[in-house]
Amino acid sequence: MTRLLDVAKAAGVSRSTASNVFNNPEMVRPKLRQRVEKAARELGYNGPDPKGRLLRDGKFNAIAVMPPSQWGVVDSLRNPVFDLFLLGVGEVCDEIGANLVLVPDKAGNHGIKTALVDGFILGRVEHLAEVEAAQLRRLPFAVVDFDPGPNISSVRTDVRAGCHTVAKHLIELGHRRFGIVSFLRSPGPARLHPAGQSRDLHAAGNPSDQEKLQGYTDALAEAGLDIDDVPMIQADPWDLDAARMLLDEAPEATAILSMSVMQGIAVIEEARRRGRSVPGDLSVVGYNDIPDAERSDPPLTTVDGMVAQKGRVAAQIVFGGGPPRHEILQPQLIMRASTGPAPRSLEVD
Amino acid sequence: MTRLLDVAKAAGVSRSTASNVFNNPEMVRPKLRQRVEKAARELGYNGPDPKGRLLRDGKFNAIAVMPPSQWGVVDSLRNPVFDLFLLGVGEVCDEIGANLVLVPDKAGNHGIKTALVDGFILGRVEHLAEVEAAQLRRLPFAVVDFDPGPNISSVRTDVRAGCHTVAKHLIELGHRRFGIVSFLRSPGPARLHPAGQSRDLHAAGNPSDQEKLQGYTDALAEAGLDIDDVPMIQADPWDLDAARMLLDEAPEATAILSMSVMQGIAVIEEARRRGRSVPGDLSVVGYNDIPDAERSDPPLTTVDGMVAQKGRVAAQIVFGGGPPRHEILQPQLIMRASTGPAPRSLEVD
DNA sequence: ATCGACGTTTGGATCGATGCAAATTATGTA
DNA sequence: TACATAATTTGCATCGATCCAAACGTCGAT
Repeated sequence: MTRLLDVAKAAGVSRSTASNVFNNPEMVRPKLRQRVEKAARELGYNGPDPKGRLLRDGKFNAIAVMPPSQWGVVDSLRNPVFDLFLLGVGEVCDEIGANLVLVPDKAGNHGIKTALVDGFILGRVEHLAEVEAAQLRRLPFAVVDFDPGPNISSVRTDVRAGCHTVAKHLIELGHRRFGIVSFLRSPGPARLHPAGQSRDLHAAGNPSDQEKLQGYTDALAEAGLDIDDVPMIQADPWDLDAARMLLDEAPEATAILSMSVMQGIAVIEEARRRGRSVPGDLSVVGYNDIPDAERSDPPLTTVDGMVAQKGRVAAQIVFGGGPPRHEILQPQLIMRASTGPAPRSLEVD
Repeated sequence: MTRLLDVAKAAGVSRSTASNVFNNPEMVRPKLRQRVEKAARELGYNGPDPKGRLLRDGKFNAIAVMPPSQWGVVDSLRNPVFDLFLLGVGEVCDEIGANLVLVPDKAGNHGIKTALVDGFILGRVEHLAEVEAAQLRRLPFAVVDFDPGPNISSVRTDVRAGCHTVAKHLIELGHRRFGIVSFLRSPGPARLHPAGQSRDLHAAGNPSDQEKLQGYTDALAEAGLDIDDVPMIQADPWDLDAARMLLDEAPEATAILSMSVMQGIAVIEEARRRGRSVPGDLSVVGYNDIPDAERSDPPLTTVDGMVAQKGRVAAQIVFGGGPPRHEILQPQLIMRASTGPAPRSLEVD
């Protein structure tokens, strides 16, 4: 393969001049420039190889987004919430003209150790250990939805407050009998938690889901309700059968708290299948505001978890440099048509 | 910044040995290895810098996907069809453990010239000129939805056949009065083409959309219908007002041929707003099979444009090496509930 | 004690380009 | 023509690591 040096030799000039022909053409006299360009053409040389340039100035002009551990590229692209996050990162990339690299990291941090990027965003992290590999790269990075301590930048949403708000919204509408769709820690068959069974935070999936449950717990407690008395199901996010199981277990519930839009919509659909009107007989809420939430029938009341904003801020932190930052975004209640006053006949007070 | 050489010096060994400690640890005697590891620790050296390694062996372990020209990262991620395409590329990336890089190329091919990748996939290309910059990189690449001649790999869908099939499907259901929602070549206000107005292929947006129109034209011709007699609107893909304008213009149509799922759904919704039942009074079809098509009410009859498959094949071509390939994928009619027999009262024959 | 075989370690070559200060050449003026 | 000044061009140093063939050392066997 011909390189800059070959061209320079062929044109009878130095490497530097040849380099200038490609990078600062106005610096080279037209005559000489043409000689170099001719030589390049004849040798089939098409401008400096990015590899060499990279080595020299060390800028990749790219940012890595690492999906949650165990996820591949496909898992990331299929997940609508992660898509939203990527969108936020992408906005910043477009602004500064950087590329966005999806770097899955299935085996032994290989991805993080070798990715050709200027910085990282670590999608949902669950343990400090997962952050260590990133520190070793000594590149700027930010973690999402996790508190890694004061020395590492992070962007989080106050998930607990978000869930507190939406649960309170239902309580204010008069609801007292609830059901909860939460997540499993790891893939598996759905698990039912009947009313009256004491349960700990682990009855929700990842740390972030556990915060959601805590938000629900607090709001209920403020209304004098004990979370242990609320029927709950733990299922995989894509296990849309969970809705059926929960409604079987909690036929008297007037409001269902779910932890995602897809589960929320699944509950709406299951309710309709049973002839129960939403929100007339049953109110349903989700979490996060992906486009589907608006399009469901009725449109789903949910919490805007600021996911895209989270991506934006994370990217700004990484590209911006500076000391570690810790941003906590406040979620917003998005009131739509899937929630309404508790039905009078079932109202308990 | 400390580099391998510094560690080697500090440990009193050669670069090569130090390199082996990190890359082939079993080749170095434990005693020496520990000495090197200790030196590395003390100097705060955390393994070989990917930049250097890259220069040596020239593999980036990444593939670039370039969105259609003028699109940024965000435009790509927002477009559900492009998402599907990325998903296909992502599958191959996951299989071989490569990273996926989104490389928008707004200004002067800068992206294509400098992207740090082993190969490219050029998302929808419209002119040979756009391909030249890629050729200059001398990296494997494939173009999508465009025929670049025999020396360049390409993956296309037989869009025309797909549209021919779906139009024929409607004709077989007895439909004779149509309306068409097509696209504009470049963003702007919607343009109406009343029946009877002669029109050329440019009445659809990009080359691929023009093929769609050709497919419709052919199918209609086989039924003795002239495309010039079919009311048509050209609009931006996201201009959901087009449905309203078309139904105003073609109140007597019993079937609407659209060129995307979103426009198809917009027509369904507009029809419902007018109290016309789908498919009872009006049949509607879309193009491509994104998840929304299945979720609409009624689920949209459309054409599976093999978009994800296209991404897979493109990625395989790029990673696979070998001589140029030219794949043409056959689309499939996806019959759902938005199409039905033409209403008797309006049947013309 | 010497030789050979085997397993480690090393030096040198290679990958490709860019920034900067110094050197050279061109230009203009006295 | 000589000299000062400006415009170009050059050489050197730098970026960081890996591969390969050759050199080296160690050990056991004779």
